[in-house]
Amino acid sequence: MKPTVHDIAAHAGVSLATVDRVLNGRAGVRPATREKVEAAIEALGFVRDVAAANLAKGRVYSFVFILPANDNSFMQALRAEVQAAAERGRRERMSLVMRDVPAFDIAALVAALDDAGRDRPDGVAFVAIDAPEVRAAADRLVEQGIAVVTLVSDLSGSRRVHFAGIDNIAAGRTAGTLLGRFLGGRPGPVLPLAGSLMVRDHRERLEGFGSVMAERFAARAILPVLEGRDDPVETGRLVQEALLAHPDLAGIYSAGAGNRGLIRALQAGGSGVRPVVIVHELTGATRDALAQDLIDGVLNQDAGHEVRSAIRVLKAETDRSAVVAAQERIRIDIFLKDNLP
Amino acid sequence: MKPTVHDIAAHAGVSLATVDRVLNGRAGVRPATREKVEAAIEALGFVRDVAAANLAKGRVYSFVFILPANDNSFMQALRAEVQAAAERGRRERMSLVMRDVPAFDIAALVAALDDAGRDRPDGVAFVAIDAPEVRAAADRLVEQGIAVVTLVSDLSGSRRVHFAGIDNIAAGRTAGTLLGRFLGGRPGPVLPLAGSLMVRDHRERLEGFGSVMAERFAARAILPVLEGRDDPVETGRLVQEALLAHPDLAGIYSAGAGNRGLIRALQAGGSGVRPVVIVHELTGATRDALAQDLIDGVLNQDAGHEVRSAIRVLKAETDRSAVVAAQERIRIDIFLKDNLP
DNA sequence: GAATTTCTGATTTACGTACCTCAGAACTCG
DNA sequence: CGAGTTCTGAGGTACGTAAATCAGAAATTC
Repeated sequence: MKPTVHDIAAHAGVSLATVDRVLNGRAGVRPATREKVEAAIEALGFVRDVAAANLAKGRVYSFVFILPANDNSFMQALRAEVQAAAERGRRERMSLVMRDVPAFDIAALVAALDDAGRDRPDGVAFVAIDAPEVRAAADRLVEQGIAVVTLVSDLSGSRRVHFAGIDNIAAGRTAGTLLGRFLGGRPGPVLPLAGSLMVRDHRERLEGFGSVMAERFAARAILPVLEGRDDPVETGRLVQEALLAHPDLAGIYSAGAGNRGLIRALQAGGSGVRPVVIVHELTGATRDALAQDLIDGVLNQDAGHEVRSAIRVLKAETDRSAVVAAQERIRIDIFLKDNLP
Repeated sequence: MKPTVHDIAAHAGVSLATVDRVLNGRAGVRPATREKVEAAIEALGFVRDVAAANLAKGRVYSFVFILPANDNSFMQALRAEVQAAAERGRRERMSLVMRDVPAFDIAALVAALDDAGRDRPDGVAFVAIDAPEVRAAADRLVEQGIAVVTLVSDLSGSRRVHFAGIDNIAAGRTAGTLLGRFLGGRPGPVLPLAGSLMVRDHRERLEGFGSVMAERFAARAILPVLEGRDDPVETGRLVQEALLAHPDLAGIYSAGAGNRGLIRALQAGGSGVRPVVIVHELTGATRDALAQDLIDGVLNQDAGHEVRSAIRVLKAETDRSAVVAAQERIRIDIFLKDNLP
């Protein structure tokens, strides 16, 4: 059977207490004795039973998730996933607390981070706003020995251990390639849409999109970016105007939210051949639009995967154990009509 | 703090033994008493600590993985992932045994399944061959109360609890859409390649591919399927011949393995515009080819995800607990040059 | 109403590790 | 060589749950 600490003690000819000292790096063991114990561990292939260890330690993992109080589909999904993970976590000695902060509010986020640190949790995950004050607040947590993970949106130059989110530049590039290639020789300009250029995700996506268009589809005209504030109504209005102003509009890349408005405008779009459309985030609306051939592709980040990944990383960090790197790389999911889940 | 069985006993005014009987569905509790205990569980929000429970039970999860002794990149990756999972599993009271069987050998697979059952493990995962004998062997395991999961390749009509693999028809359809749209108006026929049409995965992919081409790109000529036996040399030869025979060849869809040969043939392909190429499985070779613009897209199934998913499902099944359905859906990863990991 | 059966409570041990105390052995230093 | 320090062994308790035993209470049967 699987060897236990008792077996190690017997094999090394020392007592349980000494084995324990070696295993947990405590002082009071002569080098020669330490080596004997380590040899026994090696020989028997002992591995510590983490469940028993955590039980003995009385350890309860405590993590805080700080999420913006946005009401778009993606943030709703994210909150639901945190909720579900909290539920499951209870049976595994994990306490997950979710805190809402006003969206795009730097001061509120900083306050929430400092506040979270006061309870001395094992880890904190949060959707970052890329600002120096936030970076400083995150680093204060790290200073206290609290593991910090950014979620969905990263915080450059900070001491967070991990970013559970997609590479938005790569996502923009992917969207550019898909759109450019789907267009083929079809003439006409392309319209980029964003929620706001103040948001780092959207900016990065458009940056990637722009560079691919310049590199590989240089002949294609790119219209100025329109900002729909992630609002369906506003986005719909902007798209409707663009369709009127550019009857030959060949493609649309929507890097932000508010896609319900875009889809409505496309439906109302009328008689001609509709533009090729690539959007972000698989929601009820974008899923239906894809199934009905109203749009051509959806790039998606899996909220569930991001939340579970953040938790795994925080847990590994508190245990000082390793993660499976490949598992924690958040993929850019590409959905066409044919591979909808 | 988190309530324990002791708290339940105190709150319900019964003994620990009675709480235990209720919790574990044992007999010997009057309905009225049972309700009192259940009310206390509800009131205190008690959830069982699985780690402590498994420790007390002395439970060790024992799973057997049966994999074909194929030496292509994908199977090698799969074996490596099982190996890595076995290593990690040791610290979590899990024993993972990996068994090799000759590839495409129904009798050997049946023997391996029966053999695995003899040790009475908690679960078995295997790469299925879709044959009645295999189905019967799998059902025999289920009959013994062993959880059965198919990996990569499914077993229709069997009593396996889960299939950890991708939907190959959807993958083929996705490949078809990508290829058809990337081709745009470019004239010329398309060549489908497979390892063997006897293999269910490849057959399904080509089926999906064919139906999309017929539905959405009906004008495009499809050449007869070539079978390269998943062998780089043979595949290379076939592609080279096809390139000579069809100088206007516009596209290639490779549903099987042996893509190193395909890539070599493309490199040697010479002067003209190369065909649009979509292949399966992200390996060193296909990754490089994508980065160097020798091919246009790679559809991939993540071996690591499949193995971890199979383990999670087997574990949940032995615990009779629930899985996170979304987490166990294996995605069809689409890689372009722009979103390579 | 006695005998039997079924239920219930109290108590104990076990799982594998962590961590504590205490006593005694083995060293080190002056 | 004695005093001090550093190591080591022995033994225990604890974590939260499972599961066993045994005795007593309640219900059922004759």
